[in-house]
Amino acid sequence: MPTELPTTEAQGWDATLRTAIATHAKAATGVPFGPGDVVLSAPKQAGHGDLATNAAMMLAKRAGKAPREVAQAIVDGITEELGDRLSGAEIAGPGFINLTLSGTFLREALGIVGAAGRSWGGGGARQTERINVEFVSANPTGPMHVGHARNAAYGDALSRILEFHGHVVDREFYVNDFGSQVKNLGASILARATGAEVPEGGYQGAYVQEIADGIPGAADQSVEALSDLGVEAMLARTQGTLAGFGVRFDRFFSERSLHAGEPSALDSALEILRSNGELELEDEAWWLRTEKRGDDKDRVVVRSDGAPTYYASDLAYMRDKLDRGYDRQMLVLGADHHGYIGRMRAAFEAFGGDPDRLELLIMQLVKLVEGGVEVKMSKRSGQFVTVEDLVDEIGVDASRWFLLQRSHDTAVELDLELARKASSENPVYYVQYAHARACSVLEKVSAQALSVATALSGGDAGAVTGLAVTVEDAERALTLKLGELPEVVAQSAARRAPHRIATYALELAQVFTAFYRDCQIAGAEGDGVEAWRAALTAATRDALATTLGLLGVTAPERMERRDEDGPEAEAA
RNA sequence: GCGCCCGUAGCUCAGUGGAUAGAGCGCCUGCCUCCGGAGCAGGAAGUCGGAGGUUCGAAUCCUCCCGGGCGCGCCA
Repeated sequence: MPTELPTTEAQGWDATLRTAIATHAKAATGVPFGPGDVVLSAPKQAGHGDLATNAAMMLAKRAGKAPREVAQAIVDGITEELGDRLSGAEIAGPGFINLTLSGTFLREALGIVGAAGRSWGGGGARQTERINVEFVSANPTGPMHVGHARNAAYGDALSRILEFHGHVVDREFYVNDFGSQVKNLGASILARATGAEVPEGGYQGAYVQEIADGIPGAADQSVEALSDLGVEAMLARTQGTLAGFGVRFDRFFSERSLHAGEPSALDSALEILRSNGELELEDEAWWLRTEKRGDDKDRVVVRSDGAPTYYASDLAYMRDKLDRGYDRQMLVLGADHHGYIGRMRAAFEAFGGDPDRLELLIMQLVKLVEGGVEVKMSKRSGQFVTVEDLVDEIGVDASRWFLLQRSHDTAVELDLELARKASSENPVYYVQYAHARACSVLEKVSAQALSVATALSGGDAGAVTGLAVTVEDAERALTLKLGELPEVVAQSAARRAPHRIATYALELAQVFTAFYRDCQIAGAEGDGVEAWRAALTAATRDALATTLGLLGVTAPERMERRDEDGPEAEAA
């Protein structure tokens, strides 16, 4: 069961504001309202202040009062309470309250943000859960293609985000090393080794020949032996590909292992269902009655010839994870697996699990385009774009960014030609460049300013709150953007949406670049100004590194200086 | 036929109840004696697929329709 986390105050850069709003909103309306219920958002329009809240509109109806009247009461209350931390509070439109924060407030905010260093934005989970994330699980009968790359990038980033948010995650890869497809691989290898025709339903790809060539005396071996060796070779290649893609797994779980032993794990799982009265014999086959639990139809688990189905393996694997005591199971599946949701949820319930603790996350397709023409993928013909191909074309960082920047439930189009040609102008380079620039600037600031920035990153919030500096507009915007990170991480984790991190990283890089343009950092004049800006730069550097890290994209301290002989010139 | 996902700017896509709907790319106009110009500022460009409904307020929630993608085996 989930365990309570100690409550931390570190995340609350806006806690005083939330508390004040909640207190006075409750006083004005009598409706129960806490700091966590306050919605603070960044107004889209300039002139609407730093933050806006719709608290008055949310509560007015329930209190039977006019929204603007409630808003006025809140404004009066917080203006009094917050004093010089607030430099403006105005009521607008139907009852919005637009707030402008003072320099004092912003310096305190940066103190809280910056002192957290690389942990800023993390640890916000209310309860820690032990989560098993199963992803990729590509069949060991062929190379990983672009769809697997999206699955890998997503599952890995999701795992990182959940961990950063405060959960404990096990990453798992289910190896389908059992059944007819494995025999087909063996038969295909034998055919290639002997120069015979690849059998019906076999694998045609050039990689089969490569495997055959890598097995001494392959032509004289049995299909069974070649199946084992083929799976071994493909799994090794897949693991190498994943490592190269920056994806780590805690466990590769063998389907075959579920069939080993007496009784096997599969036997045991089916026995549990049988004794629970969940299995029924009909037409000499054993059925799991999933339809009564919302599935389209009932499912066969043991065929009339006595052989278990693939679904039976899934059940045994699910049972194994249940026995390992996870609070939650997540499965990242391809678009063609959405039909599994019903049967998997039904099975989870049949085992006595709470269906809310099983999540099937369906990845939509990656449509590969080359110069405006779709690149077809087909395992049968053996023509597909592998993960290795993709990485060769645009690199790991750009691959991961492109695959992660969109929601997992929307089909994305990836134009190889465009990605290749635009590689020097990708958003990912823009974000990485901002990080490198922050690092570079910090090498140029005075020793005194650097010591303030370093003290802040090291946890000393007071290093910056005491600086008597005026906060410029660009500094204000950057501080507020940094303040958003915990909420972004929380939303990204809650919605299983890594792309929100990518969107935020790009925004943060843009706001930082604007700050860099408007505010001279190194050698800035004025008492404490250089130190203040160095501290802001260091906090931004940390936040950029954090967000890139969550996506599995590197955050280089310096990048190749682009010049006339750069990638663009070469590509031409 | 049934089920799941999607439909937002020229293109690729953010935005799941708030104010005048955004970003990247592409296009147009400016800006390099300056901490890294892989940049910056400004501009053109949208009936948020359509029609109803709920709401003080809808791209967002509900219903129906249209269009696209993917599934629907005692295969794996």
